[in-house]
Amino acid sequence: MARSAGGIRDRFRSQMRQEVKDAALRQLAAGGPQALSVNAIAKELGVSGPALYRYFAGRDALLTELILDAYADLTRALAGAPAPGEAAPEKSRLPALADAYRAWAVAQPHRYRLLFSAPLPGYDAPDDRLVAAARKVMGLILAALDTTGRTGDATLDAQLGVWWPGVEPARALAGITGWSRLHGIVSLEIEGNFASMGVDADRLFEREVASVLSSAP
Amino acid sequence: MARSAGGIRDRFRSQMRQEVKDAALRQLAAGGPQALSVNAIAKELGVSGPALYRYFAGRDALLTELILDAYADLTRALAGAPAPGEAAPEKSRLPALADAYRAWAVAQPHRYRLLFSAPLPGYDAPDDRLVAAARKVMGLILAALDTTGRTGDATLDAQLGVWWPGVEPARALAGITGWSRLHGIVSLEIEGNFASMGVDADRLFEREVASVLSSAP
DNA sequence: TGTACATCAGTGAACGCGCGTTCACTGATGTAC
DNA sequence: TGTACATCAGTGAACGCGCGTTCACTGATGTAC
Repeated sequence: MARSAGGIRDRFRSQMRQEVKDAALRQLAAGGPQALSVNAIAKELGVSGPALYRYFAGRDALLTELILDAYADLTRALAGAPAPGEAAPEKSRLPALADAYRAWAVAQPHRYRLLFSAPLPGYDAPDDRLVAAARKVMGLILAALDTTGRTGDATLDAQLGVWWPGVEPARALAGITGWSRLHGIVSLEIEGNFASMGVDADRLFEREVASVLSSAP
Repeated sequence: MARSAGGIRDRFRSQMRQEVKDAALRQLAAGGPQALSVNAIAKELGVSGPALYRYFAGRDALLTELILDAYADLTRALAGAPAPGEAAPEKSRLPALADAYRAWAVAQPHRYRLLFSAPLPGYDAPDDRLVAAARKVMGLILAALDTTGRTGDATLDAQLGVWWPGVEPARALAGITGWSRLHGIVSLEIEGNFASMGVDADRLFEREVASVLSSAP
């Protein structure tokens, strides 16, 4: 009854939960997305398999938390992108954001895939929290744009308005388009497509970011 | 010794091989990429597991063939994109190609993922044939562009020249950029990102294709 | 046309492995009196 | 300060399942003489 959230046992619990997640991420990084195995994590932590059920309801619950953590981490990385405290001029915020986005993805491609690649078989994202987390990321992209007005397509305006009420439709569209281009080039990069063509991804990325800037009038 | 390639047994063999691949694709479509199981395919074909080893060296060999088939099929779809026999004006070839690319991906997302998403764990693409197949697809994109000249970046020009000797660097870059944007929007679409935002993917795609056209001077 | 033989598709058992999850249980440890 | 108790982390065995792959073997079938 007297469950103080900062009690010794609670402290231990949350530390152990974190260790489980760390081990899970290590395995994801090493072995691809279906390498996430409850038993393997337990073995890595020097503990029997069933022990993990003290901390997570099951494999899916663990996976969901990893995804939510990844969203939160990406959000943090993007939010900190324009040097904090420094009032950067509008036009320079997008490149910083794009660089942060790419850097995050390249540094930990397994987490990027967790967010934006096909969900694992047997795993049905059950959660509104995931949608909310994704919207948060999108919000940061929108905030870095200064496009205004309508898109010229009334139906599209309406659809965008439902999802982002209060945001000018042209800005929402620019956000989607910018995200799509970032995702295109970043996802090709992390799967090694540019490397196998012998082309420097830095150069391609820089140019594509410029295109996002210039195509948003 | 008298192995006529069109013998009865050979005919049977290649038909059976095709049935195995069809079943494999059906399972990929239904259950995600790691749902590809030798035993499950055999069961679907009403045959014992080891029987399939008559037709494929193992799981990896089957997977490699599926990927090569997918490349060939995509290549065919793209090559047939501008109404065949009809001499379309240059500027109209890219939209037709883009539509064909998207249509192929949307119709069979599991095959699209097979080509452009992370390789399955434990599967190391062992094959120059894959690289050659990818290059062929890229070649079709390049052929639909009319950009000429250099990129303004000598290093980049050199890198592009190694991979596509004889192709003007600016065209190669436009090809990569165009592919990247197509992939960005198509891959977000097939993972359901636009649907979950309540936005019509058709409209977004149309605008993005226009951007590819206009940003290639 | 008939017979002998080589080819080869397919079987069933087995190997060793890993998976997620449940269950009844032990033993340590924090907590309340 | 000391004792009794409730909490809870962790164990080990088990369940049922599926995986890719090997092996020795059967039986049908095409082929050569």
